[in-house]
This record gives sequence, structure tokens and C-alpha cells, in this order.
Amino acid sequence: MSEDKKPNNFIEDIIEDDLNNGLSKDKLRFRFPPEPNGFLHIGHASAICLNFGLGEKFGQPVNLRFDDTNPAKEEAKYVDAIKKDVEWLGYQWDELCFASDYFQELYDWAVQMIKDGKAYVDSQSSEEIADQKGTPTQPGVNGPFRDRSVEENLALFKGMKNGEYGESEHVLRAKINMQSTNMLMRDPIMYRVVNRSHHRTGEAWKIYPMYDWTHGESDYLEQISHSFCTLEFLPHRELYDWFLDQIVAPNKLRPKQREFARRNVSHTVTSKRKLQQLVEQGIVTGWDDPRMTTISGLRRRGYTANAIKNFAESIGIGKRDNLVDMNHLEFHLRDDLNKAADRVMCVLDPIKLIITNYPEGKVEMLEAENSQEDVSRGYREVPFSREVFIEREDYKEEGNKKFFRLKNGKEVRLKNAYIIKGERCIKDADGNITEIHATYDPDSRSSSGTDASMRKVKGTLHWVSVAHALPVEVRLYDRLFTVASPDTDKEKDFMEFVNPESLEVITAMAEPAMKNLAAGDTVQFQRMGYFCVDPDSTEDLMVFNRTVTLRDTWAKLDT
RNA sequence: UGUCCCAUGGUGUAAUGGUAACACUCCGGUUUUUGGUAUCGUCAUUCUAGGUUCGAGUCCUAGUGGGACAACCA
Repeated sequence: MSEDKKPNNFIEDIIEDDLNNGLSKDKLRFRFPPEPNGFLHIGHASAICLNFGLGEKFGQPVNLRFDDTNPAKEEAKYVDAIKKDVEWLGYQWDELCFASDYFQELYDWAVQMIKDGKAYVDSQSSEEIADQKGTPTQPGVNGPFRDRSVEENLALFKGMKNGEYGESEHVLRAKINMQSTNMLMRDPIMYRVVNRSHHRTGEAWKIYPMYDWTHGESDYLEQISHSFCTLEFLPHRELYDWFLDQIVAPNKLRPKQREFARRNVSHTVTSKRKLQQLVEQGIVTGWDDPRMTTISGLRRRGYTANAIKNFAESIGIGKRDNLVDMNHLEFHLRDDLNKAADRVMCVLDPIKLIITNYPEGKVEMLEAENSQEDVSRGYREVPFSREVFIEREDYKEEGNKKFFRLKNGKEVRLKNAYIIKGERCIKDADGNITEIHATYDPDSRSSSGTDASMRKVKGTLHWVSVAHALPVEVRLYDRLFTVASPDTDKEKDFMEFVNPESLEVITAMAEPAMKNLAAGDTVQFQRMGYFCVDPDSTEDLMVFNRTVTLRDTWAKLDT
């Protein structure tokens, strides 16, 4: 039972402090609160893992709450997509909540605040309101409607609710302090009129509450003990607390907002606006394009939920600006896939190799292990014959000592088959190699038990029998951006850093057993990387996405 | 010409006033029918200046650098 205790992060410290100060553990409750206005991305994954991870660590519930207070942007289809992504990551929420479920409570509280002189209806234009608000370095001034009577405020607010006014005619504002150093405290807007149909409440409401007025009160209604959000909301905390002050009952739990730094991953963008731009301008094929770092894109690319969760856990959580290198993510991806994926052979850039001393017309079914890591995964049969495809880059007429692959006069092993020796190659008029000739050692068949089969040769190549090869489409992905941080350049737009070679589509030659794979299945193409079957696959043509390459120390030496 | 947040190897995190550590990356060795995996190892870190203290990455002050804040968005 030696549980290796990992050090707490500062969020866990906050919770344990509260526990030590008398908060009972069963009062702990967390939430993940996305706005249903787009797809979740890798940044959200960190927040999901944080909140649901805390739920698991402390054995307490986590709500999934949709922050749906702006009908102009939100749609039911995003609600469904978000639920699917959270589930795919392997988390189960306690209650499924919507801020829109609280519209009536929020309204009633707002009416009470008007009666208490804590809120008023402002009838100015948004420009006038903005003008009076001042700037971060200059205090604001009070507007002309700030001291309206309670009766007038009540009547106007009711009128707003009943649809008697158009958008922008009136807003309800909290009466706080126009001179505050915190701009959010300068009489923030609580309600505005929006003439839109809401994806859940339909036409029932003409006024909609703003984020600040909604979020803390929603936390309170759900009795969330700790409300974690990203650092940009830190200035909102003062207002979060002020709004709570207006409504918290003494016998109820008072939620606490704390902030952490959003995780940025190199070579990606995560703002919805920018992701949308990539989709709209056709840089990618959609929100689930395998090059996108949306959860749905990562899923289609072949990322596993485990890899994402391990990544999130390993990078931890902090308060400083950060840019996590993509290779952290890829490390966890390879780590997980190495254990989970069967091995197969597929030649991406095929060239024909003829074994001149192998009988024409002969076919042998050779046994190949599905995983060197785990023999319990069993074996499959792979057909071998006189003509096979190998990778073009695996042959050189002459190569230096570091080149472990096939060259004239040298031996290599064909994986799970025979040791062959390079003899010569055939070239076309332009000097391009079109065909390689080799001879084989008939006694060297893998696991035949002969002395020859035990011989050590430096290189091992993967191969596919020409007569049995299954042509498949393979989509090779590279990073979508050529620089680590595409959206922080002061002069250049992030679109200028789009990698024009982020996708290469090729036809590869696969071993015949691969035709049994189904969409979503992941395998390792030995020596080449991890690949998964894309849903674009048809009866006639299988399509594979390259999830990630193998670590390749040779490629680095070679260049 | 404001308020607030942040600062530990190339990257991310830990050290809770007491020997600066872990992972990734990089580089190198061993094993290997994947130049993969596994395994061993090397290199490399507390922004600056003062102060408190027997002792400071940690506490205090100032500076420097980075970031947030002026949507009827969240």
C-alpha cells in the first residue's frame, strides 16, 4: 500500500488548507463550466483534468455546467459535442447543469438588489457608459441615472424583462464604485436585453444576465466549494465576492474563486476565433481535422484519453505564463501507444526488391508477433514471396558505417523473415533506382531455430510482399505552425506561420492483415510511427492518419 | 504613467526557513529481429540589489523583466 505521495500543487494546497481550517471534506464540490459556443481544445483538457482530477482525488462530485447566458453565440450542438469530449476523456460528471436553469433565481435576486439600492437601470448608450467608465489609469464618473428611484428602477427592469424595450435601450447595473481601481467594480452591467432565441429557454427571456452576475451565483446555487478558473479572471474575483455578499445565506457554503495559469502548448493556437479562422479559410478541413488541437481533432488524429490525461497531470498547474513544448505531449502519447498498439508492417515509400535466388511463384506464410512488448497479444501470418516492397530510404548502393540498412554486399534481416544480401540495383534513364536485387540465406528464416536464423545482423527492415500488398492512403501530418508560439508575434499575424507542409497524402503498401482494422483502431507501422484508421476509409480504400512518428535518432544523424 | 499577478536548467513542475529535485528535450553507453521500447549515464537551474535570520529559491523592500485589466462576450 505504499502510495507514492506526489507533491501537492498550489490548488491542492488551497483545498487542504480549507480542510484543515474546518471545511468538512464532504462539502467539497467542483465544476467545469464551458460556454457552449465552440469546440473544446487541449487547453480545456487541462481544466477538465484539473477539476475532475480533484473530484477523483478527494472523492467528491464534479458538475458539468454550461455557462449559457449569451444566446447570440451558443448552440445546442456545442452542448452535445462538449459532453462527448468530456466523456471521451473518461470523466463522469455528477450533475449536468445550465446557467440558464438559474435565470429565475438570478432575476429575483436582482429585483431584491434594486430594492436594496444596490442596482439601477441605466438608459444611456454603450458609448456613453464606456466613456464614464474611465480607463485603467483614470477613475470613472457617475452617470446621470445612477440615483434613479427604486420604483422607477423596478418598473424599468420589469419592462426590460417583459420585452417592452429594444436591445441597448436600458441595462441593469450594480451600484458599486465608479472610482474603483478595478474597472470591473465600476458599476458592472448585470443584465442586457437580447432579442434572440435561447437554445434552452427559447423565447421565455428577453433579458440575459452577464457572466459576472451569473457565475458566482451559479456556483453558490450548486454549492460549489472551489471555483477554479484561468488567471485572466483574477480581477473578477473582487466582483465575484461582492455579488456573493449580496445573496449568501449564513448557513450555506460560500464558494471560493481561485485562478491558475492557462496551459499553452507550442506550435498551436487555442483561441476559438483563431481556430475558426483556420477552418473558414480552408487551412484545415474542419474542427476535427487531425492537425487541430481540439479534443475532437486530437481524437481523430489517434491521441488517447490516457495520453492527454497523463500529459495534463505531468505538466502540473501553476500561476506563471508558460509554453509547454509539444514534445511533452508526444512523449505521453508514444508512451501510451507503445503499450496499446499492435505492430504491423507498412511501406510508405515503396521500392521493389527482388530476391533472385528465391523460387518464383513460392509463397510462405511467416509468423509475426503483434507486439514485442507483450507476447500475449499473439501472432499473425504475413505472406512472403520473391518480390517485396521495402522503403526507398532503406537502400543505398554504398553507405557509410553508420548506415545500418541495405547496401550492396551487406546483409540485413527482413523482419520476421530472412537475412538478405544486397547485390545490385536497376536504374532508369535518369539514374533513379527502380528495382533492387538481393539474395537470401535460405537457412536464416526467423525463429526456425537454425544456427543461421540466430545470426546477428546490424539492420532489420520492414517489408510487404508485392503480390499481397494492400494499397492504402496515408495522411502524414506535421505541425500546423512553423514556430513555437504563432500568436504572440508583435508584427506578424499567426496565419503567416501556418506550415504549408502540414499535410502530405501518399499511397502506401500495407500487409494484408491490416484490412481487418476498423475506423479508430491504432497500430504501429514498425519503424515508422503510430497510425490510426480514419473514418474517411471506404470498402475500397483504407485511410490512415499518422498519429505521431517514432522517436528517430537516425533521422537526426542523417540531416 | 494606476491597480493587480508572475519570475527555479532549453521546456514544464517540486523543494511549505535547513544538502536545489523530478519529468521532457539534448548528448553518450548497454540491450534489441523496430536506429522503437527498456536500462544506465553526462550536461544544465534559483532575474538583480539590499535587508531579516545561525541559515533565504522560500520572508521583507526596491529595481528589472513578463503578463492581466477600459465587450450590453465568457
